[in-house]
Order: sequence, then C-alpha cells, then structure tokens
Amino acid sequence: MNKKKVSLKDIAEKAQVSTALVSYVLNGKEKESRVGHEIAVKIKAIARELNYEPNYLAKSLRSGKTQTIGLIIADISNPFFANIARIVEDEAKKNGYTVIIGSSDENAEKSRDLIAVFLNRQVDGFIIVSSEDSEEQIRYLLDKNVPFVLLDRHFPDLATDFVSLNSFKAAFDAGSHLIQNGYKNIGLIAYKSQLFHMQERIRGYRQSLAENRIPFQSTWLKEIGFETVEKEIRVGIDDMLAADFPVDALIFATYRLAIAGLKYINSLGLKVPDDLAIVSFGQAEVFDLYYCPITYVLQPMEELGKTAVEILIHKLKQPDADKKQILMEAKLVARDSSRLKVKVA
Amino acid sequence: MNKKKVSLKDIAEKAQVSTALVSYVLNGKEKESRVGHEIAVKIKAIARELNYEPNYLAKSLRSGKTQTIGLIIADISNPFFANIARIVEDEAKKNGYTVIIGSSDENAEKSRDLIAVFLNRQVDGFIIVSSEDSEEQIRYLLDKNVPFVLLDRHFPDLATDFVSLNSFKAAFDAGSHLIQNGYKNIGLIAYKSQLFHMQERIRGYRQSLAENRIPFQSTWLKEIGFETVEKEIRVGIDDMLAADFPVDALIFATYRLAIAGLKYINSLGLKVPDDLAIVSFGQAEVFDLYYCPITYVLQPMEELGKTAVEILIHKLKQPDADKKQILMEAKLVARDSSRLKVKVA
DNA sequence: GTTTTTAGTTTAATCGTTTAAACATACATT
DNA sequence: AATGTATGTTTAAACGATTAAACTAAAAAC
Repeated sequence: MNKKKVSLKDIAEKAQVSTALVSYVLNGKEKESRVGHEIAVKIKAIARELNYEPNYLAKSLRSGKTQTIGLIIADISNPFFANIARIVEDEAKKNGYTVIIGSSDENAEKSRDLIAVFLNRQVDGFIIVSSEDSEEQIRYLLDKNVPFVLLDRHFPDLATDFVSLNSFKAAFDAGSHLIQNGYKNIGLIAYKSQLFHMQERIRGYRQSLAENRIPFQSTWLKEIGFETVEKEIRVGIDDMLAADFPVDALIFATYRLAIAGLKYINSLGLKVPDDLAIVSFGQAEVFDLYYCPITYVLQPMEELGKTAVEILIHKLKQPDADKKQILMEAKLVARDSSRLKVKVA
Repeated sequence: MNKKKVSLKDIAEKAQVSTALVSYVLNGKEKESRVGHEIAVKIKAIARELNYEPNYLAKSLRSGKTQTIGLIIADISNPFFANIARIVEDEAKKNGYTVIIGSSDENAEKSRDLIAVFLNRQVDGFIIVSSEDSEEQIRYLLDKNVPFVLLDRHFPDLATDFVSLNSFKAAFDAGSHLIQNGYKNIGLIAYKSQLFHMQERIRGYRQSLAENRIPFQSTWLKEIGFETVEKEIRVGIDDMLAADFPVDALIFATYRLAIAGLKYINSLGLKVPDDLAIVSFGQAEVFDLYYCPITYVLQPMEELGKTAVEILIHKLKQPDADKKQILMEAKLVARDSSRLKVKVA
C-alpha cells in the first residue's frame, strides 16, 4: 500500500506533544486525563486532517481483545446456515465486532482445525454450530474457559450456553400434522447422527405416531450417512415404498435430505402429495418453487442468530454470568405437499 | 481464557536463552542464524512441550502482514456467491491465508463500509465482487495501491486484475440455443444496472437475435430494479405475454430473477416449456428440482474462485507484476425447460 | 513564604514478535 | 603473538497503541 498509514506518532509530532496525549484525546479520555482543552481540539483537528485510523493490531495486542468473533458453521452451502451467517455478521457488526466464518462441512477434524486457527487469530469468542463427534472440542473450550455459544445444536450433557431449536416439538408437530391430514404410514428420513437435535427429531416423530396409536414400523425410519446421501436415500425410499406398510407421507429431517429425496421422488414419477405427502425441515426457495409447495418447519433464523450474538457479547463483557440455554420454537408452515389426504375409493 | 498463552519469552526462560534464539529456531532460521544444534533441539522440545502457538497479532504488527484476505461479495444469500465464498475460503486456507467475508448486499455504501473496516483490520488484500456504483471505490483502492482482484464483475475502463465470466458470449449462447430449438420471441429479464457484466448479457442476447434476423422488440427486454424485483417482474412478464409479439421463451440474467420469475410463472399456471421456455444464469438445486429441469448457464465457479485467490496471492508476493485479466467461458447446460419447440398445429 | 493542590504533560513499560547489529568466544592462519 | 575468521549468543530497537507513574509549573492554602 502506497502512503504508509498515519500513526499516533505522526499526529503527536505534528501537534508537538507526546503520543500519550493523542491517545487520551482520541479515546475520549480528555476529561479523566485532564488534557488541556486547546491542545485537545488541535489534536482532533490534526487527526481528522491526516485521516487517522487506529491500527487494530496494535490495539488488540495491547488489550488482548480483537473485537472478532469466530463463527463455525456446519455447512456454508446449506442456505439455512448461509442465512444464519449473514444474520450473525450483521448483528455482530452493529456491536462493533467483525466475524470470521469457517465451514466445518460436518466434519469433526475440520472443525478442530478451524477452532485452532481461530484461537490463534485471537478471536474473542466463538459461535459454533457443532458437527458430529465434536463434543470433545467443546469440552476443551469449556476447560480453557474460552467464551462461546452453541448455535442450532447443543450437547445436553454439557453445561454450555446455547441457542437452539426445540427439535422434538418441531418433529412432533410435523408428524401430528400429517396424521391429522389423514396420513397414517409416515416415514422419517434423518441423518445417521448422534447429535442431540437429530435424535430429538427422531424422538418427536415417534412420539407423534405413538400418541396417535400408530404402530411404528422400523422400515419407516431411515438414517442416512453424510457421505452417501444420494445413494442411501434412493435405497431408503425404495425400501419404504415396498414395505408391508408402504409410506404415504415422508418427513425430511434436514434441507439437504429433502433436496436429495425430492430429486429421487421426481425421478420415480411420484406425485406429491397424492402418491406421497412431504414435510421438511429447513427452508429455502426450492420449497416455494416446487410444483407443489412444500410444507416445512419454519425455524426462527433471525432470532437464533441474533440471540447467539447477544449472548456471546454479553458473556464477553461478563464472563461469569449464568449460562443461558435457550430453546426456540419452530412453526409448521402448511402448504400443498401435506394437504388433506384424498381417500382412495 | 484461563491459562494465559505461552510466549516466546516463556520458552526462552525455560531454555535459559534469549527470545531471539527461540524465534530463529521456531522460524526455521537456525541455519542462517547459526544457532547451536543442541540448543535448537532443546528449544523445539520445550516449544512442543508447552504447546507453543505464536501470536498472530504480534507477528502481524511486526511484519505488516496479516495473512488475511478480505472477500467482499455482492450477496451472500445467493447460492452462487455462497459457493464462491466457500471455494475462496478453502483455497486461501491452503495457502495459509484466512478469509474474512462481508456481503455488500448490492449496495455501494455497504461496500464502502466493508472496505474501510477491512482496511482497518489490515487485510493484506481484497477479492471483490463489485456492486453498482462502486467504481469510485475501486479507483480509490487502485490509487492507494491496495492489492485486490475483482471477481465475477469488472470495470472495462479500469486497469485492474480481474477474473470474470464472458457474459456476452454466455448470453449469446443462451439466445442462440433457444432460437435453434425453435423459439422466436425471446425475452430477457435483467437487472437495471450499469455494471458491465449485466450490460454484456443484454448485448449478447440482442446479438443472438440480430444474427438470426429476429427483429428485437422493446417489450422483450425488462430491466428490473434491485429493490422491487417481485413487483416489477410480475408487471414485466405480464407485459411480455400481452405484447404484439408475445414471448415464447425467457432468459433470466441472474439466479434471483429466475426465482422470482418462476414463482410468478407458476402462479399464472403457465407450463414450462410448452407455454414458455426458460434459460437462466446462475445455478442452484432449484433448477434440478423444478418439475421441468431448467436449462442454465454453468459458470466455472471453482475456477473463478481459485483463480482469484491465486492471482491475489501472487500479487501479494509480487506487487509489480502485470495485471491479470481473465475472462472465463460459461457452458450452457441444456435441459427440458428449453427443449425443441413443439409446433402448434 | 512555604507547603499543598491542581492541572497539564511526558516518560517509559508493556503487549509478543522479528532481526540487524553488537558481542563473545574458540579456532585457524600467518 | 597477533590477527583473522567462524561460530554461537545476546542486546535492543521496532511495529502502534495504551496507561500507570513521574514530572513540572502554576494556583491555592495555610
């Protein structure tokens, strides 16, 4: 960069004073530090004239604070997380923080790397959407007393701050909704994951069946591996349709599963919802644009993101405050893909 | 954070040497600086034992380099850019750089803010997807000699490095493809924008008509304002369909326009491609999932992102190298939405 | 007329690195 | 023995800011 940046020293020289005075004035400490009024005015004028911008690195090195938040999300190519990232970024900026984003791609190792890199970069704190098998990393942060907030996914056994979704309730509602609309053989396509939110979705789904006295069939639940979504989904759906009690409705536990599933359903020539009703988690333009708009679980993204930032920033100011554990409620948005079942004559 | 971080000094003390030696050893300069072999081994051992991690802030302050790239994209909620962001991040990481991302939301003022914040944060360089009216900002960077590469959009009048798409050719191909498949009345829905890539898309589209001796009708071209996409698209499409030469095919110049347009087309009950053929820029899962898969212009995202990073990093090492100006070619992916027109009897 | 206060300013250490230059030894050369 | 060279190590300044503490000079208090 051409003209080297102006520093406190430059201003000090031009004003014929020490850097200390300049620092006091520009940090609004003229009162406490009893800086002469005239000189204060002069310093401010010179600072403006030279277009002074403080050097964050120096500031941070001295203060130990970088005003930077590390955001680790599970998958940036998922529009849900991309949106969350944007919200977090905006909210952080409002509070004078910069966000650095990393995507762990649902991979514990990448997540570990990111945490290391970000710690190295001296982020003040983290907002984390945990990936599978990353519980131990969270323990580590807890142990090192690094400020962080878990977002969207949390570990029930760990005493951490978190903001997530009441997945049990959301899945329960999804199932109940389908049942109310006359569907009886309801499948769930979830990820094969020990993550709590996923287990809760499964539990909520099963509970909805149970409360309606629908005996659960093991073929109705498919748990798909992250790495082999496309293939397993095809096999899974085939299996569900060929079962003794073939499904007439499907719940997708995530956006990505829904995309893959719908593609396959399309290719089979099945008609939604007549051949197969659909409810999905996650939200996206796809769901509007599908020939039959998809019923989905509306997650309060805006609140999730904002609250996470709020909690983290509060924590940065008051490290010893009580842990905040927030479960937000989703709202089922009913569309055509789960409309009242037409009885076959 | 609990245990304060270990510094060079801690290692130095434990090894009973000066920090200089430690620094030399840990930076692999033992040879040039003739550090004793035994002591070098000892220092390394202690560093490992204490789990030493250098402090980036101090390093950066000293070196004037932060190993950080500022990425400013026009709209993070657009999957095209979200993907680009991910690619840039990955590629940068491979080269030891961290990326901080900001979304300008197609807004010059936000873009200016981001540039200021990032400069403040001492990013080593920028990768920028410019937004409308931001040419002057680019001039400013050029003038200040800040290293940067423009991505996806560039200004033909400015001598900058850039990596973008041959938009003229891509639009020309889109138009020609429709014409070849029997469509004659072809509309284009673009943004109302002075940005070069948009103007080029319009030019390419018109050229395809011209070369096929199809007289251009002014009703066929709609330029939509960023802020009022939904409304203007409805009016625009209505107008195109009611014109003297009603369109039988539509090209969308961006992903966002396509989404809005398709929604409206759906709501009108029009059948793609029989009532209206479609080709769109941008790519996304939506296009696969639509009842009639959408023909689209495949942009070489991977190459775009990687090349931008490459050029920037090269530039950081060799600031005076020649400017690289790269136009990449898009590839039309033909699907059902633009299939051979069925002649009406 | 001395002492105390108050106001205004500077000094210098500090954050954690890097690195040119100075220093100190040992060894080789004449 | 005096000088030169190689080897190994330390010193100290620098990056740009912050801030406790020291200092100075003038005003207030006794």
